Amino acid sequence: MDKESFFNDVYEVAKLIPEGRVTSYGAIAAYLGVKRSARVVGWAMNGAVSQHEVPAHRVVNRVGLLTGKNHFQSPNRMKELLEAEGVKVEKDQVVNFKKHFWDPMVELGL
DNA sequence: CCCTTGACGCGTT
DNA sequence: GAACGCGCCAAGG
Repeated sequence: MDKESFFNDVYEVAKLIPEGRVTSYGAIAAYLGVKRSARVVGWAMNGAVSQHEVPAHRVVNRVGLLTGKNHFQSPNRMKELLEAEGVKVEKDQVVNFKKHFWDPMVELGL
């Protein structure tokens, strides 16, 4: 993998997130081997918004809070997209986050 | 080249 | 158990 693949890898993992499921920045970072760089994952997702192939709305922080909703086209866009996939969102927070949580480490089998 | 900011996470208080 | 602070990494000014 090239060094530039970091952002690309983040996109790849995000693309693998099934509908109705959500994951955290830290989980993706950990899967990529840079678990302490969760912030960088968030930065990568910033560019992912342009990549409409990447469901950035399925990526939230470790508590299930839609911290990045402010970076979308519309702050309400993220919530709508999630609810459209069956993910309940209340007060900018994913309901039953643990239940909808999709861990790449487990799901992808590391 | 140095300083500040930011879609995070974890340890301590 | 909630609130606060520190640490990590990259980008922008």
